[in-house]
Amino acid sequence: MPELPEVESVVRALAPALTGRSIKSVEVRNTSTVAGSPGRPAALAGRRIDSVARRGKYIRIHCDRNLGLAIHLRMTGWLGVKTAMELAAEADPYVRVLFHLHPLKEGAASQKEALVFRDIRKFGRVWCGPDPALDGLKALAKLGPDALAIEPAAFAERLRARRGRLKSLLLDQTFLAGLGNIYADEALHEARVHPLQEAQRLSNAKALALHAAGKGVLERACAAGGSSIDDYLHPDGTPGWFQRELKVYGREGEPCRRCGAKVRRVVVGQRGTWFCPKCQRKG
DNA sequence: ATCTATTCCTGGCTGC
DNA sequence: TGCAGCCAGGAATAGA
Repeated sequence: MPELPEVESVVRALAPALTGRSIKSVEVRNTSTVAGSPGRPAALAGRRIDSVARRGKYIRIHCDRNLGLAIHLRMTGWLGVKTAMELAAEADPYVRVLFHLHPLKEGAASQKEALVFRDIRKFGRVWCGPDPALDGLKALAKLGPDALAIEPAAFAERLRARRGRLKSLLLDQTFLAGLGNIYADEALHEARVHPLQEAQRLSNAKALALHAAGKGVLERACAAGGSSIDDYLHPDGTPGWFQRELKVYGREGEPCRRCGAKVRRVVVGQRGTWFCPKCQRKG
């Protein structure tokens, strides 16, 4: 599942491949993947890609004339660039949207012909339109501070202002943008905080520890190219390797890598939640 | 404000 | 082997 580190990996790989390229046409193979009015994608034809960036788990592509894209990979979304030969050789039923690109040089076979949005479960979304409209999308406009950018004191202050269980709060993108199920569990484990801990009753020291743990986990995961657990792969098809570093996520019944106690799985807010009952206590 | 249930969707798993 | 039934899960949405 793409969370902040996975999306960051996608952006780092795509930025150099796409910047400066112009969109020739947009081929929508699954209409429900593209949000908003059906004519929107066509407006991107002829536009030059100026930058590729990340906001929380969203990918923002900016073009000239203040047009652009917002993309969310959700569960199984994948983005990559392919050559004309690669596209012709495979009949991939899961390709949902193709952004065909103008060639940089005529006749170069190695040149990427299209930006491909592939998505098995069709949960992913692509928005096209003017930048102000994209940034004004309810989900984007309400996004909380980025999990990698927020300062420790600001994080602790935000926590104090909220009620509810920490696990649910960490998954709330309006509270903090970028964390998902994997890294929320890993951050809580590293900070030795129980996922059901009431946010308001967390000590300032623990709040700062949670901030440091979250930032540390995210930075290490970014350096590892993210976690390839179910479907996630880099734009070039290679996997990330942070899944090998996971301490609790998906490890029900296995020994905690810190204390040896059996990792437990509970459901919090309809989300599978893994934690070590010995290391992580409510306080 | 916070919580829960529901919807979206499909591959992969379980159990018969 | 085949097949029905269930599950995961980010986020939007509705309702409590």
